[in-house]
Amino acid sequence: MQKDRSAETDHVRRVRKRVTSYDVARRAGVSQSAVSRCFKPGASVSKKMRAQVMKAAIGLGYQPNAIARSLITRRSNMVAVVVSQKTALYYPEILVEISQRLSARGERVLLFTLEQESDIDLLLDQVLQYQVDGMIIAARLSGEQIDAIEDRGLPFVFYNRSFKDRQINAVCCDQSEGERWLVNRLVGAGHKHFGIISGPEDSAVGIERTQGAVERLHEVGVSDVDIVEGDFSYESGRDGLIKLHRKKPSIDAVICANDVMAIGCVDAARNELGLDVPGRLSIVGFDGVGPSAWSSYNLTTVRQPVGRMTEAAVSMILERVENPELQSEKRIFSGIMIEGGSARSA
Amino acid sequence: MQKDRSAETDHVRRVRKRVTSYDVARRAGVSQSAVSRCFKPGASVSKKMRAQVMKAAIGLGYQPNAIARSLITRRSNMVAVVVSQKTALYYPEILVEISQRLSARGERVLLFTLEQESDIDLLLDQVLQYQVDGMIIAARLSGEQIDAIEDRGLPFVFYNRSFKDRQINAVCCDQSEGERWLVNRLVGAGHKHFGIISGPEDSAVGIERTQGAVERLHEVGVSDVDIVEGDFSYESGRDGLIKLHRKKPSIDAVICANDVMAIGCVDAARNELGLDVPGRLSIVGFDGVGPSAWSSYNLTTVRQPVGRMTEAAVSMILERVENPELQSEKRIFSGIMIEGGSARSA
DNA sequence: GCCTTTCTCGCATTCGAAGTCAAATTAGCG
DNA sequence: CGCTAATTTGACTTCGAATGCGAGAAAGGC
Repeated sequence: MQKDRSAETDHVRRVRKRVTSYDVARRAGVSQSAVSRCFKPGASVSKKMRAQVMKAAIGLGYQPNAIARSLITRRSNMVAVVVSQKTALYYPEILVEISQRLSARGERVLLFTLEQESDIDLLLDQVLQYQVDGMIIAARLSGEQIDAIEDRGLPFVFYNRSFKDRQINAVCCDQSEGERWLVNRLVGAGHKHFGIISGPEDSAVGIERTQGAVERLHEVGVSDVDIVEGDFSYESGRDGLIKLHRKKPSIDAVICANDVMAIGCVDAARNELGLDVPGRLSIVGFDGVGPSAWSSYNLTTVRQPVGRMTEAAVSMILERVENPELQSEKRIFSGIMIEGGSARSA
Repeated sequence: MQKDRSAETDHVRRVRKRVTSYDVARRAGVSQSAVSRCFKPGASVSKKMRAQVMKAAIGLGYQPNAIARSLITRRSNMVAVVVSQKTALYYPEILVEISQRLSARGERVLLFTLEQESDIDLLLDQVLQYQVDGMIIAARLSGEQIDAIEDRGLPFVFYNRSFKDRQINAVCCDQSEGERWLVNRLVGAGHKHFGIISGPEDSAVGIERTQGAVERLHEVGVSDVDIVEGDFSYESGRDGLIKLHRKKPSIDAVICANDVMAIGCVDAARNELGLDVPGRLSIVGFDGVGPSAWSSYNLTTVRQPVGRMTEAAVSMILERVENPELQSEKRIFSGIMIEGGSARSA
């Protein structure tokens, strides 16, 4: 029958009833409960029964229905991952990493992407409907929205956003610290005239980075600092540098709130303004994305330890799925300074 | 009660029973069926009833349980998206696009990532267990594996891989055509000594691209063609050019099977071999990824129409979820020639 | 006002697996 | 071999929403 591939059986195949544990039970001459037990690791089944059932199951091509299982066990084995469009674009690998780590622990990623901030409420309703076991959130949420999730008793972890005024689960990279390292590096090389291309004003990460840099510059007594706002895109890095340079041509060090803008900045310096990097202008970024290491850029930057961060997010969420009483926790990772060659040496 | 946020109610909140349609029914003084109908668009309910039920539902914070619904309707509203690690890295935006387009039509992405080819069978079992409505596959599958999916009667669409010898749903970009355009462009500029950096030998897309280029070169009478194998990574583009140049220094045009390798190639030419691009060496890529447009590279390439392709994949899969009898179909899109500046002009 | 037709609504069942509990089987041991 | 203890097994119920069907209510027609 498996070999017959005529149009007719083709059709029959399509509309054919799914095979359930009852079908397997009937074929094996046992009860449905027995079949269920055979698929549960560590259940009390004799090996004779197991063999019998497995034979029938394989014969019928039976796979347990995860939906039905979820209904009764109240565990869907799905974790919602919520990403805003931008986040997704700059850290593609994060999604894949999270998915792989979760699936290694028997959970799947149900993906929720956010086009506009305003869609969040609808999206949260959706997340709740799907009865996910937990959420990993890499998007901006308001206080009330967080309240709404907490009220549902759904475990969640924020990825790269933390809230100083809230006890909340989060894994982050220490943006401020990394930015201070970069400033030290630039100041150590003798730079005195700084430009900063910040992230968009609604980005928590962007704000932390820029604030970290500004604070440190202030501490070491640098007061010549100009800031223009970017949106994390290549174009905004390029335009940002042009604006800065027009405003104050003496600038010789630019701190960008992420790598992609830093790359735009390097390109603008070299290809539009004719400024040598790092000879005439030092440029630093943040993130350590793939292209930052390409030899045309070779950015001086701080890399986020993505592997450790995703692992932390995954374990935090799963620990809380198992035990919702766990205290909330923030795990903050230090970045990794990448020397690169886009900043002048001392 | 909502205002009380002490540790005690916190605990109570966590273990509290979920609110079901029965709870809503009881509060509204109606039957469970009525509640269910109120949440089904187009069902026969009086407006008085609807108002009553909605009030109760909102009061309790009720959201229908999608898992229970799926069980009875036999429709999970989830589409599995299967990506191999590499695919995911080079087309991050694809995943986000697919997710957004699917969610606009009421479906969610359940993500399956593939670390190794060997994991596919386990992964397919998982996909089947979750009772997804369909699959979008951007990974290599063997003939038997495809058979296995077909046997389940699960609709599926391949993204950017097609099988000449099989009637199968697929959306692709016409790799061969694009590659021929690029060759025409290079030959038109007078190039005679070609190098090709291919994709890995197990990549269908890579093979089509390289074959397309080779065929066209042959047609126009170019016989001086050297091929080295790459793996789509920046490093392999860089190393590929170095190998090619060592083997035959007269090469003046390099065709890379994707943009990232082309970028590696440009960097190697300029920063390691000291060859001007496009003055001494023309380099072309394929894909039209973001960095290909960065001014340091400004690649001459063929862009895949990602938006139209993802839209096509999404509609194809959903049409087949609604109507599994539909004929299988291949939708092949032409790429978009991007002139760029990494290839010499005529 | 009475009878027919059309809406609404509730009862009861269904989806498919898991878990409870008691019956049945097997093993253990003198 | 007989009796108790341990292990297997099956009948039945559960999870939460959807739906076919029939009863009751409202609307329509004369």
